[in-house]
Amino acid sequence: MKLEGLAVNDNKGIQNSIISKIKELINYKNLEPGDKLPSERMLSDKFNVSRSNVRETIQKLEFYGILKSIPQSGTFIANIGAVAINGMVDDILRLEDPDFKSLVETRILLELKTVKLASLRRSEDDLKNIKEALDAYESKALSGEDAVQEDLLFHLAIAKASGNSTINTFMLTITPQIIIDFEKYHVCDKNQAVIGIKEHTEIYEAIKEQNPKLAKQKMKDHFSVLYQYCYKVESV
Amino acid sequence: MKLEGLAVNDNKGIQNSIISKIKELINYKNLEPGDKLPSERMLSDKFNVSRSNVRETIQKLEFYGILKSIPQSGTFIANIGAVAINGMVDDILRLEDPDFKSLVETRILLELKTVKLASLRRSEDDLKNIKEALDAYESKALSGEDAVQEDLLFHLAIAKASGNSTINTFMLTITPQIIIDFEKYHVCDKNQAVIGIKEHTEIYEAIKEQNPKLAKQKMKDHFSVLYQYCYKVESV
DNA sequence: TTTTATAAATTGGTTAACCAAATTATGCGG
DNA sequence: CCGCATAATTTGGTTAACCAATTTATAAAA
Repeated sequence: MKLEGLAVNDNKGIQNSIISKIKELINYKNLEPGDKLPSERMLSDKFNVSRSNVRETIQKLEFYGILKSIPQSGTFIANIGAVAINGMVDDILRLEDPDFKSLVETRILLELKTVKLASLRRSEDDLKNIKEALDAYESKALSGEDAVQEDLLFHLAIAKASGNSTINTFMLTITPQIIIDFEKYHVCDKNQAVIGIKEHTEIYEAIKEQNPKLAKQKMKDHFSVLYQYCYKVESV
Repeated sequence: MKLEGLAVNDNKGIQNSIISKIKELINYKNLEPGDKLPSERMLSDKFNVSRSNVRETIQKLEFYGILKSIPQSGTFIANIGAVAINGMVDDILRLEDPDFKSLVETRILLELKTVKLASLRRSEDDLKNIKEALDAYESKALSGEDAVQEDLLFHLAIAKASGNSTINTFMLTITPQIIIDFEKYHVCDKNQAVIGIKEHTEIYEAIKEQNPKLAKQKMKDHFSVLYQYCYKVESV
């Protein structure tokens, strides 16, 4: 069997349920930041769910910085205040899956920044990596093949050169979904490859010459088509 | 025991090691997008690690959209091309923990966008939520107490009103670490509370009147101190 | 009473056995 | 050789028992 579409694990409901119960527990027991949560066994028993589910949920809350597990010691509430805990947990519970428009909007925002930062901070190694990604994209695009991957890798190389690890992580996070959506909505089907090469090259040159203003403008031009497409697709 | 500092799980090394081996396996066996990975048992056996570790690693790669687990069927490589897989996996392996400067830089970037979007898209409910957060912050700050949590919740309320779920998620992701760093570096210790109330109120008013340009400017003013502080702390 | 050494209990992490669903292999009938 | 029902196998997920480190309780010694 080959995987065609994308399936989503439906354990989100269980996790959210457990998150709610943990929140109730914290409020009911008046647990303060830094306090220890009941053990995983007690929680799974009290909530009537498997300990695996409890562990997964705790790991999720760890990702958002709400909890912190210490081996052989316990799970602790982060030192960020009860008010913030409640507010953030509510936000986490209400989080919805990102739509295409929100993804593209965010990508454009991030990349107009990374290209500026890369122009200012890029090392020689960074420049070499970007050039390699550019060449790979060019040869693939000229051959007439689909070059979405090489396209995105060029942009990721710029993100890496920005020297901002947070933005770099975020770019990595949204890239796969963007690739999938691109192919789903056939964003890059046209013969925009040749245009793309020119635009990519201009961006690269601006970064090379450490001209952040020009680099941002070239990136903006590069995104102009995508921008329109994004708001067109929205209604789909 | 109360948790004071922050400890980091050192299972990152094991995970990265497994990620590398999975990457090698994909390349060695010439697995294509959509193909099925060997079962968790075979991987844990071949890599000589526990199946739990394999599962955790697979979940991490699932988060980045590289893999996809289907119950009772197998783990599949996402449909995003072998080139992109290799490039992204390399990036994931090289990812470093976010530093304070990178966090603040990203936060400012995101919030200058959310405040603009919130001005354009906020519903009446959104406005009410922001107002509530503002009032909570005001009363806490006026009492002379530490109001970092209420401060951040105000900003999160704006992020929610932006209508961009991706940025909203990102804001939630970086907020806890920002709170911790703020208290660590004593960013908000001064009597900036009164100034903060004024600035927050101005931002709120601009959003209420749906004036994105003004809102962005007010947010920029609000961040001017933080901006300087960020680049000062960098050298610490 | 305080201190310290020792044992019991608790903890998150790990391992292995088990489960139900999905896949694959098998073999019968045509 | 093909079609199809059935059995055997494989799969990710779940459960429970186990482990080593930590914490707490206990009591002996000062």
